[in-house]
Amino acid sequence: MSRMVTIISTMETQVSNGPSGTSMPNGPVISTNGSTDDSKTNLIVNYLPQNMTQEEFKSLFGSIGEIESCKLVRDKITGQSLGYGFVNYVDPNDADKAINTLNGLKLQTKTIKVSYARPSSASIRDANLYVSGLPKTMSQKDMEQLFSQYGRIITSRILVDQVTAGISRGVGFIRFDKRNEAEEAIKGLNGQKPLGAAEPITVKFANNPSQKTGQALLTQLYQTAARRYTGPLHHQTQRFRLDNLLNASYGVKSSPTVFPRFSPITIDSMTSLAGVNLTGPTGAGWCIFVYNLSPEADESVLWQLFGPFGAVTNVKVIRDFTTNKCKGFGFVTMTNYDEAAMAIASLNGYRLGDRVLQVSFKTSKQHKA
DNA sequence: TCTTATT
Repeated sequence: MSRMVTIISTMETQVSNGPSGTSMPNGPVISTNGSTDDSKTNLIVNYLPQNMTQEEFKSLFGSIGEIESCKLVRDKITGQSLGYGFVNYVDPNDADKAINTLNGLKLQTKTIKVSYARPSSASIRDANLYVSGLPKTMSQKDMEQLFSQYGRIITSRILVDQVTAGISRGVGFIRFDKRNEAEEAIKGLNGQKPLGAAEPITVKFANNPSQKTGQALLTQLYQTAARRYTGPLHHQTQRFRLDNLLNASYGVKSSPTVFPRFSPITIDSMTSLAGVNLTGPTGAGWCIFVYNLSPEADESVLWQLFGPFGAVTNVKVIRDFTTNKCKGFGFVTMTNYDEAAMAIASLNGYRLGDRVLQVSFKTSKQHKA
């Protein structure tokens, strides 16, 4: 777990958004004005994959415990996911568990962030700043130090070059807890030279994604369509980098020598040659059979393994009714055939701890024709 | 010189 925390903290500031008091008991608390205190049950989830649906979102967080309500936030006009959502659990312990097990989970190209939601209020909106002209040598920590004098920083990020992976592009974002803090930071820092810098920086409010111009919306829709057309295999090189995608903190390690890779075509021909019927994309999607899980395996392991390959709608670990231990297998449902095939090709033969997984499409038990 | 943090 410590490894994961390290990875996240280098990427982005972790702030305690959560309940500040420690004296409050668990369970719903009704305040004097009659409203429910959900500070210990309500979570905000950031950096969700663009194509994740409400259903997948609910399925992922529902695997932790009973959900009171949840919502994937979408653009009012385009219906596009804004990449974040809220989950309100019934039990505060489940909210805590969700943070501990799902924060830092890698899904496709994203690393999701799970944290307590701050109480909703107008004062925390539009508090995101766009900063440019930063010295290339300035680190995220340096930037935070510069801005922290104006208020509580919720997130910060310096954009880096995609190719050289790590070189600062001299632009970044700072999100303050309160809009007035952001305003003060603009007044104090826009046009100023950071200590030792040659050029002044520009500090302004970031573009608000939900207030895009018509032109920007068209561009976005076009890009979305283009991505869809290119298909999910476009980034397969990246997707195959399992060592990067799978979080070491889960004890998931690949062993290159026992890592057979089949093409989706091979899977097709193997299954058809064997006269086996796939269960097919009926209703929910493509069901995948995962064999040789450890008795301790839980749903989060399956999300962790399959999430990077694409849209996962459901995972299930089959447990013994009396011991509640995993019986050694489970199922994963994926929406898209290509992504499911890629996951199978990559994960079949994958070494999870000291076990080698067997992964295939679930077959229906029928007599051969 | 713009990623997606307030329902």
